[in-house]
Amino acid sequence: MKKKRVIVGLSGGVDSSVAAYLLKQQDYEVIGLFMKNWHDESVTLSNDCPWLEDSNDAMLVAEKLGIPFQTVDLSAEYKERIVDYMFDEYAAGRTPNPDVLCNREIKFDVFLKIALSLGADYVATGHYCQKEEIDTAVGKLCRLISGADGNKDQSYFLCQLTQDQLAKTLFPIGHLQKAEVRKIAREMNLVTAEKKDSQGLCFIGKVSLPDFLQQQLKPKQGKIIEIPEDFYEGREPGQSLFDQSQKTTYQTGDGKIVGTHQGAHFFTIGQRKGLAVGGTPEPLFVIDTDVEENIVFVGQGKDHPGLYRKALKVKTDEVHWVRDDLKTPFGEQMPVMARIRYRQPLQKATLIPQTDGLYVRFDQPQSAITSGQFVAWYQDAELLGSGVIG
RNA sequence: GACCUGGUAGCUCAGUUGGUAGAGCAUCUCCCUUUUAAGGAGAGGGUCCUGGGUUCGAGCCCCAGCCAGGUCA
Repeated sequence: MKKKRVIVGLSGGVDSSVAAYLLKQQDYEVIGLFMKNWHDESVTLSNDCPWLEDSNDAMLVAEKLGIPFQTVDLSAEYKERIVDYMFDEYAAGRTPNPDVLCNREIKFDVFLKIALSLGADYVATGHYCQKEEIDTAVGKLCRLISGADGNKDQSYFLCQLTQDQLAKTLFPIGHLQKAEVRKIAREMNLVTAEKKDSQGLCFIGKVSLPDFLQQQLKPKQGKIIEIPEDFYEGREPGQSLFDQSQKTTYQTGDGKIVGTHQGAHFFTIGQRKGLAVGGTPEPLFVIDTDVEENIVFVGQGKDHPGLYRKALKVKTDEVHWVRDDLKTPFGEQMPVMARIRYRQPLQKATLIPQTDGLYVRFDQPQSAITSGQFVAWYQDAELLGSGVIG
């Protein structure tokens, strides 16, 4: 019987290296493919040229494993689908999540298609995430399961994948702990064994966001206004879902000017650092930004009421179900566990579909619910769906 | 015009009976983290408004001035 062909996205890190190794062990025909998606070092914080070293490491790993190795340059697609999206979102006063998009648009779309065109049966990555195939009433389906290592689980970043994408995907290390992955890498003498985990934007690396954004977004001085806690007295949100999911809107006169900033679009809700305003007993946190008026609204202390909301809404056309068969029917509610950012502990919540969108109501009010970020909902370890926070 | 209170790190302030200064916030660095944030740990930073005086020694006492806010007329 002919071996199944798998193309592994080798990033030059330990995780994908071990993923490739494990596939080889499992008797797949393995091909390593390195994606080069970014080569503008002017905006990265690290002094060296990361992708060159990474591609070299990826090649060495491929050599060691005795698998074919190739490099593809997807930087045009990356720029168009990820970088431009970032600028657009920030310009609109929202906070994008490029890495969720990178998976949906690059690794599991452009890259996947290239792999298929090379005759692959599957693509594989070094994500800490698991896939399970099950038979359902509507046929065979894939379940997207959290990585077994609770500390490294990356299912959140894959929350926008579709069944078609999952069907063609393998996650060889998802059942392992990080320590086990490193151990395997050491035992196999892979050059990436002791390499530090990558951080920062996928493919771009560690950047100073304001510096990065200033390539496109011009600095523009504006006011920082502190909203006092007593602003909310007599303004408690109503009990309706709509009210609970609405952002509070602020006006210039609702607080006092405490400083100036260099552009409201450089700030995000919940942000503390970078305001450069001192003199308060408690730290100031961004509670809202107004890019039209170029105002940053802040509140004092991590418990400031302006930071908290009980519910959020995802527009109907931005709701994504990985498990379409479990989609909450209109008129019903579904208890789930949800998170609104990577690594956030899962929170009890209820999905409530309405005509204008899918509402997610949390048992406990959540801090810094941020437009543009993704909410992902789970049942136990399975990620069922996700959507862009409106 | 008289009187009162205050002028101490970037900001807000604390500094005990006089022995050359501290806290929070901010900033920076590191850690954590394939998003943005958050979080954790460290670090740097002060002509104590100015000029005199008393004292072995003054941010703290005295005098004068400057500045800010306030009170009285």
